[in-house]
Amino acid sequence: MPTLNEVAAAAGVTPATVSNVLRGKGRVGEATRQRVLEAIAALGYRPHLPARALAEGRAPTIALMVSSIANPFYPEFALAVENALRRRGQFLIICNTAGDPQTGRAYLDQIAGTLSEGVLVMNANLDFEDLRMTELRGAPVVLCMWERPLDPPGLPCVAVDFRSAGELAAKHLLELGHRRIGAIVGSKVYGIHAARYDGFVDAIGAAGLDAAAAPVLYTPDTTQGGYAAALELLKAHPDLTALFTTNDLPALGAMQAAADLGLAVPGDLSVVGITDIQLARESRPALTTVAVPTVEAAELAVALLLELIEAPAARPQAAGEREARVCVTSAPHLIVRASTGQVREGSL
Amino acid sequence: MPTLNEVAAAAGVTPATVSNVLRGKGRVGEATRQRVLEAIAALGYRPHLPARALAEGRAPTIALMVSSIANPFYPEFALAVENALRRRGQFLIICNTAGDPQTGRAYLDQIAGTLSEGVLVMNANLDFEDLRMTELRGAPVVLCMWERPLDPPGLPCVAVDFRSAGELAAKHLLELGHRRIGAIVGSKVYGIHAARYDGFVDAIGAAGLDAAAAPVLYTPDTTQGGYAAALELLKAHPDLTALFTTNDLPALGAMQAAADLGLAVPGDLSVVGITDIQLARESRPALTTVAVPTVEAAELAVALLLELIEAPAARPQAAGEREARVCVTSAPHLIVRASTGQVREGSL
DNA sequence: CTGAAAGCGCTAACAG
DNA sequence: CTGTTAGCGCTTTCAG
Repeated sequence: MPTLNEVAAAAGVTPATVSNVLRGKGRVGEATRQRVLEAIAALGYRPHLPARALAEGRAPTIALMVSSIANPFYPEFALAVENALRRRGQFLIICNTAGDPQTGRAYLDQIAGTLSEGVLVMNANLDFEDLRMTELRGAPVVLCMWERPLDPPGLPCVAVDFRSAGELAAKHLLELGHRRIGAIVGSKVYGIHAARYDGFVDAIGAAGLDAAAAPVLYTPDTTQGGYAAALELLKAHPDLTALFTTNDLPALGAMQAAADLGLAVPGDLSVVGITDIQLARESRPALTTVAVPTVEAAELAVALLLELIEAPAARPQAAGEREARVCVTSAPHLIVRASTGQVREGSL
Repeated sequence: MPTLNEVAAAAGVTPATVSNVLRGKGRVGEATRQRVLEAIAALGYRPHLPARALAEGRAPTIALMVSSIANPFYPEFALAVENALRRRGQFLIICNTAGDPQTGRAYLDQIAGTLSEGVLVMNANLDFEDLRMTELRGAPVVLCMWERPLDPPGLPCVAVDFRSAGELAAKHLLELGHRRIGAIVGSKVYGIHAARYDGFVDAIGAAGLDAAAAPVLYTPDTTQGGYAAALELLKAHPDLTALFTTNDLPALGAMQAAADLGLAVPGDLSVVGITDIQLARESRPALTTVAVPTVEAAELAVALLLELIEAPAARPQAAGEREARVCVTSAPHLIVRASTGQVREGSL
């Protein structure tokens, strides 16, 4: 691989000049410029990114921390992130933490601030202290989908109003006449989906129903989790006419459970999810869900991160400044498909 | 961020010594060793990867080229790749080509041989010439799932015997008594799934059926593609009792089409796929499919790539050496789930 | 067993 | 407008 020096030699100029034409900085005469360009083309020169990174003191990659890229939601997000990054000349490194904070820390220690200029965090179950630490070490961190815009995490983040997503889903069921609604929350009791469930509780409370009486189950955020939870819920409460779910994967699982119990969806049971992943469109019946602006969130996250990278001055100096930036995406919106319907006659 | 020099100063040694203890090379006295280790811990030193890359002349990342990481098969593969890489101290960069050779080339030009030491290619629709070019520039390339072990591509690859996968799927249907079987091939006529279809043709030919008479449709390798193809096939040939599909996504789509046509799976129609992606387990009915050793393929691909990286001598010198390495994974195997069943009575 | 010195490929001041 | 001079942080001979 030819180096910049060789190009310079070939063009009869100094490395500095080549560097200048290469990136449009400094003033270079049109004649030399052409000569250099020709030499570059002739030798097939390509800049050596690590060398550039070293000289510039900034790395050409961003790390995306996820628990597992195989989780069906992440790739859609990662795709959007990568596209946004590429437009800005950065590359994307995928870091699977397997939900293990130790693994996450190991990653951060290795690449944050060296190979990667910044870190995007997507539900990777990382230790917040580790993230603050990496910030202090000079690598900005952005949380990609913070659940509660009103309750900032003390770390820069892109927030989605998931509470309103929960509300929208619940209201939709209420409007269809459902009164006995079960809830499946795709995380631990105090987990990340709490805001979605809060929205649900608000909405059914506002409708005059006893939110506390609505059966709820916490379960892992997976198809299987939703399946098991739905089975349990429907056996314990055969009179339920609808299931509210804090995520699409569990919703899909719930639909399978319904099928296995011989319940027709939406004839006997309505099911609603949140997120609108691809699978939601493709399932049969197609899933009614509250769409979350994934691409927008990805773009905001990238923009925010790069902004923080450019403005090192604005980074937290010490433990003092807890006024981290919060970007909020546009609002989630309901997408009615085939998994929800009017409550069946006499089901109250 | 503290540098190696600072650590050296703190420990009262030279950078070279720190470098040596850092990576267990060279001989370092136990006393100094401890002193250095302490300094490292005290300062929170972490090696600067790009600097190391520059000095060593080798980059710490591998690029994975895919058409879109959002394709449900790729993340499963990418996860396995990333795990294998991490064990060997490399990081994974995701490159989405959107199926566009131009984009692919742009990626290769930018990172192959500079930021990334090697390239893994997964159906990214890249120009083989571009790949040979990157090889010549010093960045080994490995094709991740070559379809025809007997027909090597002239580039190092991990091959999977997809022909036998097609055979297994077909034989399974035949054993269940199916005789009127439609085929849905998830790619263009001369596309990557040809081997799978060849296996199918062989098997039904061997069973004494007229393979040429079996209805076949080519379609994009997506759920929608399979859905549309199945609809068309079933309308044109209402007497079909089974559908062979070259991939799971189209198979899933075919099941949806069956549902929409009021056909019970497997009662009225059996459907079989190839790959065994996660969704295959989770669909209702669960998809019978031929499992492909994804994780094994990922590990072999990584091992092969790193081997090629370590052995620069063995790289193709010019256009001469077309004896590129081919690794074959263990054989695909049938996984019977719920989407296939005995042919229905009197259906011949 | 440890130190000194050179250089990886590139950028960034500053001089001319 | 272009050349000179220093590094960026690390590894790696080669001496001592």
